Amino acid sequence: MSTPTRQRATRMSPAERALSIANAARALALEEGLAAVTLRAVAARAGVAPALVAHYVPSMDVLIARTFASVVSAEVAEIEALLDGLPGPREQLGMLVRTILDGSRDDVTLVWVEAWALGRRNETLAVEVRAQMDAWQGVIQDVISAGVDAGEFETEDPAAVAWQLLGMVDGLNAQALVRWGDTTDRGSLISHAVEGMLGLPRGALDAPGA
Amino acid sequence: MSTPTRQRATRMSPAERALSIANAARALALEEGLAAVTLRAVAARAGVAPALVAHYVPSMDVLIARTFASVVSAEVAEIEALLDGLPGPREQLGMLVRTILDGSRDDVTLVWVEAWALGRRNETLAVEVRAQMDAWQGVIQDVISAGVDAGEFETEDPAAVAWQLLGMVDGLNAQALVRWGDTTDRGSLISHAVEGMLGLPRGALDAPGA
DNA sequence: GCAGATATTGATCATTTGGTCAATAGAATC
DNA sequence: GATTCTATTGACCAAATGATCAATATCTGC
Repeated sequence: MSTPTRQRATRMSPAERALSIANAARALALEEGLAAVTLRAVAARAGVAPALVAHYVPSMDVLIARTFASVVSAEVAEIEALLDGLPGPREQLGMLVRTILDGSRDDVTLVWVEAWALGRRNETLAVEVRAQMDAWQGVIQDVISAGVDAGEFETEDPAAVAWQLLGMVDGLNAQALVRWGDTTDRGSLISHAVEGMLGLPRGALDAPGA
Repeated sequence: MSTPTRQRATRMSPAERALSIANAARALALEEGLAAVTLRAVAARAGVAPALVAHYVPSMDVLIARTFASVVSAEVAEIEALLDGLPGPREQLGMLVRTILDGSRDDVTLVWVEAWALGRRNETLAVEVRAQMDAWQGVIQDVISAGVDAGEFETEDPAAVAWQLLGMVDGLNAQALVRWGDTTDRGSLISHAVEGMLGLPRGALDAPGA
C-alpha cells in the first residue's frame, strides 16, 4: 500500500526545474527543518525522481547550504523593509527586538539552530552561516551606529554591541523553540537589557503605543 | 593498513562495562559532538564490539540522551561548586556570567546546540534537554532571588529574568562556536545588559580585581 | 582441574543516505 | 510525420546507521 505511483513529471526548462527544486527544499526546511532536506524528500516534494534532484544540484551539502541562505536572507530582507518605515534609531531598535522575538518565526529559528549543528560537518553550509550572521549583524550595527551618531545611544563599539544583541536574540529564540509550551513573553525583559548596554533610561525602548 | 585488529576485550562486570561505555560516549560527545555518538564509534572508542554497546543500552537514542545529561549535569555541578565560594549574590552573578562566557567550555556548547537540533527527532533527548535547562535556570534563579531578598537586585520576576539570562548566555556561546576565530570578549558587554535587567548601576557586576 | 554461568563477538539484516549512468520519453524542429 | 535534442527516469551502487542472535570464549565457583 501507499506506493504513491508518481507519474512522470511534466517537462520543464532547466531554469524552471531548478527553481521548483529550490522551492521544494525551502518549504521542506521551513516545515521540518534542514535535516529533512534529503535527496529523496526533496524529490518527493517536487514530484520528481530522486535522480533529477541530484542532476540539478552539485551535492546535497550545497543544496542544504543554499536552502539555508534562501530562508535566512528572506528573513533579513523582511526585517530591513520593516525598519525603513520607522522614523529613528530608537524606534527601529525597539521594533527590531520585538519583531525578532515575537515568536512568529520559529520555523526560521529551527533552521538556524540546525545550521549551527550541521555546519560542523558541512563546510559549505558553515561558510554560508557565517555570511548570514554577518548580514544580520550588519543590519543591527547600522541601526546602532545611527543611534550613536544621533546622540541617542551611548557605546564605544557599535559592532560589538550588535554582535552581542544578535547572540542574545538567537539564544532566546532557540530557547523558546525547545521549551515550546511556555507562554513567557520573550520581548519584555530584553528591552531593559539593551537599554543597559546602550546607556538608555529604563523604558526608552518600549513600544510607542503601549 | 589501519585495520585496528581489535583483540577480544577483557571481561568486565556489567557495572564496569556499562560505565566504560558511558565514558566512551561522553568523551566522544565532548570531542566530536553528539552526532558522533554512534553505535560503532562508541564501540571503537571503548575497545569493544558494536554488538556489546547495543547489548548494554536499550537504544542509541537513550544512550545519546544519557550522554547529553552526563555532560551537562557535570557542568552545572561545576558551576554550583564555584558559586558556593563567593560571598554574595552580586559576586555570584558576576562570576556566573563571566565563567559561562569565558570560552573554556566550547565542547559543552557544541553538545547543547546539537541537543537542541537532535531533540526534534529524539524524544528521549528532548525530555532530557528540558530537564537540564530547568536545572540551569534553577541555579540562576536562586542567585537572583537571593539578590532580590538582599535588596541588591530589583525585579518582580526572578524566574523570568533567569530564563532570559540563560537564553542570552546560550546564544552568545553558540554564536562564538560558529564564529570561531574572532577574539571578541564575550563577557564584557553582557554585564551591562544584566545590570539593565536588574536595575543595577553601570559596572556593578564588574570583576572585583579589575 | 572441571563445569557452569555469562560477557563478548561475528555474522547478518533492514533502512536510509548520497550518488552515477545508460535508457527512455516527450517536446520542438524540420 | 519523422527526427533530433534533452529533460527525466529506473536501476543500480557503496557507505553508514541501528539492531538481533546464535556461537564463542573466559571468568568464577566448586
